[in-house]
Amino acid sequence: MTGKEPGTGKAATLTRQGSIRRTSLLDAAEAVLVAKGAEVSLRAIAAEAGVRIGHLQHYFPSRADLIKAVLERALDRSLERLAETTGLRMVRDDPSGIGTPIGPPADPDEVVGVVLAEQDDPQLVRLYVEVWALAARDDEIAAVVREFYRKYVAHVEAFVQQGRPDWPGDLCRARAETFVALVEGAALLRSGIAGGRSAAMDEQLAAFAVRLLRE
Amino acid sequence: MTGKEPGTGKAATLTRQGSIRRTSLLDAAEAVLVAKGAEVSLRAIAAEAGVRIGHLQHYFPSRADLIKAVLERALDRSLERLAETTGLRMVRDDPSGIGTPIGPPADPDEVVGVVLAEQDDPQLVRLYVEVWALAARDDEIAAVVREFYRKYVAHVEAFVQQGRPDWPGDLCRARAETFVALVEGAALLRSGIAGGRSAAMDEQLAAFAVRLLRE
DNA sequence: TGTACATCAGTGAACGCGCGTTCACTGATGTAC
DNA sequence: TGTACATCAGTGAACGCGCGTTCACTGATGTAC
Repeated sequence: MTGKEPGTGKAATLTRQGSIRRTSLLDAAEAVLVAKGAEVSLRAIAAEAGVRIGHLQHYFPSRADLIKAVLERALDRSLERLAETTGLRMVRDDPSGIGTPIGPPADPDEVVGVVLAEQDDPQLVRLYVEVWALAARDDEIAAVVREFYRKYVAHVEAFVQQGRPDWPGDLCRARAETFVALVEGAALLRSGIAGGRSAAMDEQLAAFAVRLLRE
Repeated sequence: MTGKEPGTGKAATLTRQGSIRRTSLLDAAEAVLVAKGAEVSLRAIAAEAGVRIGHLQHYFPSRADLIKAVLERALDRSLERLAETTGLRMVRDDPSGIGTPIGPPADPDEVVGVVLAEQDDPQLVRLYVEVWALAARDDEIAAVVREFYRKYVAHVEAFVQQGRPDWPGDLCRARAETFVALVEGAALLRSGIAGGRSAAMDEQLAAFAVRLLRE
């Protein structure tokens, strides 16, 4: 045994420096993955990070461990941004992902605006598209992705319920699911991968997204 | 030169048998691509088709030619199914993709129902997810995919305009774009890749999709 | 109808290459006493 | 405070493997005369 726990997919205990290094390796991996797609090689990631390829294995025993860690971190980040926008606190490690109010309720228009504005980053959309394709191919990544969308939907559902306390829970959930579908499809259509952007489309998109949340 | 036109990415002239064989190779390639994802090897495709790997090159000089041919055929098929549903004829090779009426106007409810029913085929959704990821990575495939969505949106736009002759063209187009975004996002969310299916979600989804087309 | 020939259909072996992984190793850091 | 030692950080070479592509080849089919 050389500092690795077999079968866990986890690297050894990390020192403070090691923890920083691990983060910088994830940064490099994410940058290359976004730039070149999920077929990216460990050699390309190592080059981007400025380390030898063998060194990557010190932190991520296998290629799959590295890719999975990159995606988990990126998806967690997305959930945190969502929580900032809705004003519902996303309790870390809360398995429900629902969130509890921490301030005045956010305006649906504002939430929709922020969500669509995030899609202006082509690299983020690119990452999502890679995530979907990887999930379709790899069961372990599929589990991570389904968990992400479960929390995403649960969070939006709580936001809808907050604004419409009279609505039954089933309706709130169905609206949340439809909202997420619209937003993810919009990411694809507006990204240039499957279409272009137009002011008229953005207007309709925003109008219907808001309707989903409160009408 | 051994029967190939250099630089065109096209195989040689085909006999009747050759044409049938080419189609069966595309069938095999599509099946394997859907089952294993876009990282599939030529060897796997050749095995599925029951031919030697070198033989694939007779019809498709390079791997990229084969993948592109598979996707073009699959996307064309989707457009044809859409045209059958809307009742607007998709004139083959019509660059606009808009279509002209060939019968009584279809009911938006029915169109939405058929489009969502198509998503019950997990393999078709799988193919779309692969298409998006490939488009994000490969410029040539990206051009094919953008062309597909351009025609798709133009066709839906014509359908909306047919039902709402009073609406300005810009609105019809924006509604069509938003409709396609909702439908593609729904494919993802309902497929199991990013979420599950529920009757309540399908109800909201269908209701809002119909609203996009006529309200 | 028969024959000669060009082209198509399909084989099979070999190629060079980049890949993820393994492993023995050295130097740096932290910690126990 | 100093020393010994365990563990972490990072190197560098080598591995076997599967990949897409190339190429010379044989047999089958179509066509011109």
